[in-house]
Amino acid sequence: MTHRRPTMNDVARAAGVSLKTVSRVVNGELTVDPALAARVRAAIGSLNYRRHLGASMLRRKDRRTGTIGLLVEDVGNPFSAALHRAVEDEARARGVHVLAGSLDEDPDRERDLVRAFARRHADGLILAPAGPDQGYLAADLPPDVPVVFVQRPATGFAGDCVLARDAAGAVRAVRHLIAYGHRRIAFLGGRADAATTGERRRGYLSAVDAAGLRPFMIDGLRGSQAAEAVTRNLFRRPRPPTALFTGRNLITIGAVRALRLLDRHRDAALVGFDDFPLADLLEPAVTVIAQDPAEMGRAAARALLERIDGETAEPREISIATTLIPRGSGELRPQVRATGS
Amino acid sequence: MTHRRPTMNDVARAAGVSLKTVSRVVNGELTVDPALAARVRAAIGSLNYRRHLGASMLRRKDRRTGTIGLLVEDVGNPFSAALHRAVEDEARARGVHVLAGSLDEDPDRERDLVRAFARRHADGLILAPAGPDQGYLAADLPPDVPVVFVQRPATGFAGDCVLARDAAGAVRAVRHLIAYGHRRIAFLGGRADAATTGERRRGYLSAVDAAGLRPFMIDGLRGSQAAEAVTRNLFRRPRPPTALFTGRNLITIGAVRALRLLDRHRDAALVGFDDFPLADLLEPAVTVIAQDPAEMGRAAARALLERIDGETAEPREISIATTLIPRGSGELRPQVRATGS
DNA sequence: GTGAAAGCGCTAACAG
DNA sequence: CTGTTAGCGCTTTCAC
Repeated sequence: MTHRRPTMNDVARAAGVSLKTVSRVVNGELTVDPALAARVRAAIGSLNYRRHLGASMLRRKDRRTGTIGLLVEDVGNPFSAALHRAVEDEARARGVHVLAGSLDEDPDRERDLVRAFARRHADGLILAPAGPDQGYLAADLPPDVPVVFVQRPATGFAGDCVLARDAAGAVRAVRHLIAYGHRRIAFLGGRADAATTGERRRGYLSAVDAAGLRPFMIDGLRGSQAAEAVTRNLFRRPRPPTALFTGRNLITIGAVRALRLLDRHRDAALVGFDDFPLADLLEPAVTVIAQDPAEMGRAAARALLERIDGETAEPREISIATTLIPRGSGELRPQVRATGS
Repeated sequence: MTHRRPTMNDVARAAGVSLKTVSRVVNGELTVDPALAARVRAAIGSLNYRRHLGASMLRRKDRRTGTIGLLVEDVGNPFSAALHRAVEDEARARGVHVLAGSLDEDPDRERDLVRAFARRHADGLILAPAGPDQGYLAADLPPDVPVVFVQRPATGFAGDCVLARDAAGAVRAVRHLIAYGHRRIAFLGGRADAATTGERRRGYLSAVDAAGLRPFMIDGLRGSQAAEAVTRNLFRRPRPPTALFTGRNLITIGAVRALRLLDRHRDAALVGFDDFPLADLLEPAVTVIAQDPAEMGRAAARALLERIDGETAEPREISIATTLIPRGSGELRPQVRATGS
């Protein structure tokens, strides 16, 4: 005998009341005689009854599943993980649970996961876009499922959007290096098609330009190893930069490794975009433009939950400030006088 | 007009076939005339029909939701995040999705989340126990929902269990330090009630004992800051240890901070349990006993998915090896001759 | 091959 | 306050 899960009917029979009365008790309606309610509760307890959410949702007008989907680059990386955690906390305060998935910068995977979460009736989605276009959302998602974008803006679909002030942060970084006397500042950026790289690059360019310096950019870097290799080559050139501005934390770490290996970590300056754990314990400690992933997660979750609750205002763009954290590597002065041209 | 989601009935009407034929097509049954099937598929496309999973699951014999729950200490910490990622990959290969939640070492939260995931019909759970007893699972979880435990063993409930060889790793660490000449080796451990701390402490004790040394333990440390404070006090004592064995990565990091501050990082030896990002870039680089969270996640996911597929063998205990990674901090020799008593 | 009817576990609408 | 009836969207059973 397959121990069948008890149903409301079983409870009703056990308590000697009608099905509907059980339903009322389970749903916390107050229009039930306390004595009956008590009997029902006793029956629920002894049968170990649990309401079947799926069946309940099927009939209910208000079809919420109490679940939101979170699609980030990689649930395993520190930035995404911190964001995830903030989303979870914000959601939990409202009794909402989080389905999370990693995109790995793969547009196909983005679309697959969106579909999968839609099928599972997520009430809404928080998405860090991997692909260049989110137009597919209109077709793949029921019209009443809101999406909030984080980290990168979306194309082709309207939704609230939570972004770091990337360009402003990059400007800040470059100005900081200039203030410390640097004139040959190289930018090492991530994938060219990532919107964040674009913004950071734009910030770099405008700051370098404004100071009358010559830009020097390498982008399309995919990981820590690529960044390490590129940095090593960079310092083999006749007139290497005196300072590096790195566009992502993995790139920063690659650059740190390379500078170590070249024994240039005590003279080549470095400012990295994104903070990372233990940046303060390296020697020199790494100066960064810190984003605030937790704040981004909170803002995104709040925006999404409001939308789910029926907020219908125009999509907003929420921008989260970045902070320059001077720790040492960004305050090294150039060893060799830069000649500027 | 509320754009009602199209149902199978709508599709059937549009295609001029019966509801059941649509169901057959949607479920990939082969006993449908190709011409009809094509018409049905066309209708599905033009109406943008998606099957309602909840309704489908309700009637189906095989009530799978294709979702598993993952309950870890904190989705935001590197260990849990790496484990999460491995679970996700393993699950995704089977079309299964992952609901994740953080427990924060809180037993109540553990139970709440288990209930919540059970209500959402997770097909199974991977749980890193926070509380001392998992007996509640028998009542809170339907009998056919398997649980696989990771990181810590469970009490009061039978399930596969994926553990690191904690005690063996601790023995290894202590022997390593002894081999480098240390005789005053302190152990800094985490919460006393955590099973992992117990195992690591046990390993420490047995290795210290075997070498005829005097154990010196501080445990119950909750975080990086506590570890930092304790370490600082430790080195203010008349005869401080010459080596530290730290029982968790947060504790290791706290100890590193303290040693830095005291300027003892170049002479006091340190081996930490758990690897952590950038451990190799610190000065000195930190020697660790590395667990393999990804392998643990994979093993747990595989075990769970097998159980979900009906595997009914006795619960297994899967133990995952740890590795000593010598990087420098664990190979420092004692500065002051230890007198041993 | 195909379809009509029944019903999964629950809630909505309406009577009593 | 309580119960009855219908039906959510789908799969099952069993006729055709």
